[in-house]
Amino acid sequence: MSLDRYDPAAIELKWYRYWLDRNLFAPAMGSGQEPFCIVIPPPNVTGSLHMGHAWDNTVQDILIRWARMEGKNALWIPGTDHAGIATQWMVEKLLRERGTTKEAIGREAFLKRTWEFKEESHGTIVGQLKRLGVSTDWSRERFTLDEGLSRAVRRVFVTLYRQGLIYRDLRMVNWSPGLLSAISDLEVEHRDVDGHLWHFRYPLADGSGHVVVATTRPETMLGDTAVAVHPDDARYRALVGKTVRLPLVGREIPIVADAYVDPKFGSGAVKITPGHDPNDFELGKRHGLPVITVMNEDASLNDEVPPPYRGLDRFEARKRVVADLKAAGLLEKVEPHKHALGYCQRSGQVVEPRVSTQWFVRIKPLAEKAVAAVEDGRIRMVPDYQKKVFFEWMNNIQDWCISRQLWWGHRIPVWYCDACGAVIVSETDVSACTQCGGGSLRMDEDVLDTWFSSGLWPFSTMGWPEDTEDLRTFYPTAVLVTGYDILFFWVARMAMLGLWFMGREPFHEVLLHGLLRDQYGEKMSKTKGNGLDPLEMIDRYGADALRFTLAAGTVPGRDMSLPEASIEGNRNFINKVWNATRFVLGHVERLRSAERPQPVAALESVKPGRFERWILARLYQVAEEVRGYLEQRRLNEACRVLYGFVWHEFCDWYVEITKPALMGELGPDAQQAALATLHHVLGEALKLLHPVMPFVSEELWHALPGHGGEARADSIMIQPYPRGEHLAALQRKAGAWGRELDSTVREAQQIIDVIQTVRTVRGESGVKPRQKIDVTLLTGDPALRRAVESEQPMVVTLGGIGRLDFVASFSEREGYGHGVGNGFEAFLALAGQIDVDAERQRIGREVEKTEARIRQLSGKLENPAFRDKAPPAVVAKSREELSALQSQLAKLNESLTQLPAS
RNA sequence: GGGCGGUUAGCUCAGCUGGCAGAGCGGCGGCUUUACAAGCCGUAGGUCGCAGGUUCAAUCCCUGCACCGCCCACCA
Repeated sequence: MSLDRYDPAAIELKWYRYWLDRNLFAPAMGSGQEPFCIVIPPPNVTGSLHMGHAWDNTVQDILIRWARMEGKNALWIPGTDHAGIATQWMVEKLLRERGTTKEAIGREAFLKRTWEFKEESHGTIVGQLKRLGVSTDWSRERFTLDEGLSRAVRRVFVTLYRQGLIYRDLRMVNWSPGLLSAISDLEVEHRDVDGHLWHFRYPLADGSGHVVVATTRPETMLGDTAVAVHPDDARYRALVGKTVRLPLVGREIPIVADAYVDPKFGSGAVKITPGHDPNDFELGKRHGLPVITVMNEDASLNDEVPPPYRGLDRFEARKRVVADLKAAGLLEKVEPHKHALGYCQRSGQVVEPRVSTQWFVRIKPLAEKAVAAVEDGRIRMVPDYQKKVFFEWMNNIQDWCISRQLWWGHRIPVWYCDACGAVIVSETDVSACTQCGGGSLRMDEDVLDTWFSSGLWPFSTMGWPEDTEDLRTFYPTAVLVTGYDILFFWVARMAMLGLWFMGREPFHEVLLHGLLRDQYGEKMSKTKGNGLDPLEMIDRYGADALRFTLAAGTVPGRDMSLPEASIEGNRNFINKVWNATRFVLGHVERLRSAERPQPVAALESVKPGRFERWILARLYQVAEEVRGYLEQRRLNEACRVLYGFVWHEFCDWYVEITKPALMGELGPDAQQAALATLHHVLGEALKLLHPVMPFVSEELWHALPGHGGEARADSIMIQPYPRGEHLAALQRKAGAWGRELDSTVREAQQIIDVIQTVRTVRGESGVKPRQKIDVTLLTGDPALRRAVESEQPMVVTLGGIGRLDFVASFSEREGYGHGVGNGFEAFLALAGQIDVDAERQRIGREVEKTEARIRQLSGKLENPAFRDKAPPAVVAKSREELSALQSQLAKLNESLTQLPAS
């Protein structure tokens, strides 16, 4: 099998089908393996996925694929969310574009249309997830409006109702005039706006003067039912108990005293509108004031106001009221005033506080359990500091308004009997009144907040309230991965409802990531139009490149900037891996088809050389590092380590080093060892990379034949993830060569240092790359000398060296380029080619650096406190480094003095 | 008004329990080296926001300040 140029589009679909055909995403039920389950944060069926979803799902897929390779019983449950408000909003918009409304077509037709919309979005979303490569078990896919999940919703509602934790009440709620529905506190966005503070005169009813009130909302004065002052406010004490004549309306309303009023703010007298302000509503209750609602549901003024204002929008009415009061000489002054205003998250309209009958969850008892679970570590938060944010909210939690005046969602399972007034709360549909037997029942028109059903997701998806094998096996789930922006909306609700109904936390860990930003650090959003489309990026660079980029930017809790150039760069990395495989494959094929065919030997049956042992040692060090980082969820570090190892150690060094051996220049043993090692390390690296880049790793895994030259039968998905102990096992099989791994690694790095030193001097001296140069290596370290000597062919090739000599002393330095490394000096025979000035400058820079470091170190070492108090190892290390630097400095200075005068 | 996070190379960002400041991109110089120009070799560039403190030692821990961002919040 040979490989063409890397073309992601040509391989990705193929392997996704392969995984599906072999049912590799399904868990191994009954296997007894440790369960590891993730439930997907169900995307809204409002269209298509954005890059944030790609990020979230990439992280989950990495964790699931890794767990699977670690031998766990891995299950990732996919699904989607009906997203009540968001979806209804989209469909209503579509209807408007076609010149109709939901009211015109009716509830039934509207729901039918919305289901169609849902199907379409769902198809798009599933297609996108598959392109991304997610290994979800599609046979377990769920939707929040499924029959099973709807049963779970009803069970929860009825249970909480019977426990006295759900109640219906007439209260002041956040009303969205855009949605014509109540919304929860969380769905209100507060924004600071530049408004005004209007001061109006309210004439006293007895004609003895007036009271000045200050307000930011003049239009609500039409619903005023009192004026309030602070009981201790001397300015107004005499007025308490009197009445004012409400301008424009004519109503006579009392002046009351209440400690709520801040005497220092505004005029110290407040107009009270119990129908349109939560504080006024509370104050009104204390003083038995009437509540007058002066607005319709769409925030236009209703018939409770004088005729001229009826039907006006609230902002129109505001202008009108101000103008009219001014005309009447009752406007005392207007001040600019900055204050926070609540906006409906979905419709963007300013939220109107409104008195209405709604359903609420008394959430505190549930919250206490969730707080306890996080406090005692049953739920771990990554990053840890998010706990503080969580507690802050949970400890100040308010009752949750769960009814929505929408059509798309779970209908509230409550029926009202017109005959006897009974309120029937039932899990199953009710056709006759349970009280009076009458048949004229009305089901509650409202639906539940969409988060009510998604709050059940970790167990409703597993079949609750049935007692299922999935629940027994996979609840609690291992980890929940999502953005910190829905910590309260969703994570907190799941924690509360899961603990309440299942008696156990829904997940052991919450892994929170941040928001996506563009190359300028700006938040990616549709409205800004600066978002990258995941599908477009996949088309352009491949899913693997996108996934690697997202993973490499994943620091728990942190936002990520995602410039397109970074995806391109990582595509290049994949291309590198691709070409490394091509290289190895080329030699495998060449040797197999040679006169005496040689398949790739098993690693334990070859005699690995120094660099074989070095790269193997590094491979397994890296494997351990990567596993450690994955455990800590530091995906960025895992990716960085893999990238550096594969590119800069394996490709840049090891592959180059093997070339003479592969060509047979070093004998058959070396050839076998090099090929076996390349084969092995590449295969293991592909496994390490697989969770991050599943498609290309699978492709290359299959391209790389087994030891007998046979094609790979099994998916890389189910190979064991490399571990350090695999090296130990290898060493046992191979005999003793593993014992000197540490010194081998050190020597290998020294040899690399020699080559780099030679290259640096060559480069700085302007020696042409093709020109061989004679090098004399001066070293007093016999081990180093032996190592370099035994690797001479490779050193000579990679250093572009003609003759390589070793000496213990070297005095005739004129005409040589000079480089210093740790434990050696290299002299390049550059006679006539040395740019003396450049050389002097280069060495001068080295001298300065070395001297600076020496000053730093010797300062430290001269300090008795350091010698006494620092750990001995640190002191010894400093000593060692200092003496190495001192001898290096001496060498540099010597070569400086020997440079000919320019 | 409360709370949380950030400030590190030209840009975007890493940097685990304190012990030599890193990557990618970009810059500069040089390469048609038989896996790869989506490449190779070399290289420049940083008082780690400011001021104190703890420590033998601070980018890292503590305090204060300055900006930037986010979350929560019923002062009209």
